[in-house]
Amino acid sequence: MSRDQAAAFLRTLATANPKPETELLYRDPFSLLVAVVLSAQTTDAAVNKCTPSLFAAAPTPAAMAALGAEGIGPHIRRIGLWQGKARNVAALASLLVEQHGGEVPRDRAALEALPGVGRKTANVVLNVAFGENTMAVDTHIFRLGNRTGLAPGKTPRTVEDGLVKRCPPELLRDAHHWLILHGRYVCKARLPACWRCIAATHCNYRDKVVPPA
DNA sequence: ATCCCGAGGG
DNA sequence: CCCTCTGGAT
Repeated sequence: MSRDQAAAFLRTLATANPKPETELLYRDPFSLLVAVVLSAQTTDAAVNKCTPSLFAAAPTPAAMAALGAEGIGPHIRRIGLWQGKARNVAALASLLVEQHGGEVPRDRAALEALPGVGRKTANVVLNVAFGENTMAVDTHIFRLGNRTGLAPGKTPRTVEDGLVKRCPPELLRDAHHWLILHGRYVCKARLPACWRCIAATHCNYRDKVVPPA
């Protein structure tokens, strides 16, 4: 699709009214980072049940490091991969204390060097917590970018670059947030709900899907 | 049964 | 590129 179409697509999404989810629930960089690390292969609902007690016990990197994997584990037993995540969060908090003055670094390389943090997680933190021009490409956004024609690409990185390039800068934050919700609830993997998609008029995939009888 | 809002490792 | 780690939703 054309650059203008892409911008219209993203503008339509960004100006809609999203309900708050993980990325907007956690405002400070540290809790956001931890929440996103915990989110892999689980639902937001599950993560959001664990985090209140976890952050009450350890609000800062120093406290989290002191808590340790054994202390973190009991707080997050209900989410997938919790054992590995407990270790990662503990190690990550220690690294923040030892190498970054107890702060979350505003730097891609430093973020990706943390255990449990890959490019997607780093991009969420950079975009949401620090306002950087990045787009986090998870499986939803990857699918959406290709399916709709918004940002085609063979690899997540290609899709990411396409999105950043095509999205009007002032919309990057809202578009990023909305893309995640849109990919999850509307432009779904199995049954894309084009008939209730707010951006269908801008989408290549429109009408390729038959609504349920 | 099967699929996932990932990352790390072989 | 493939696999594994896990729990929850469908």
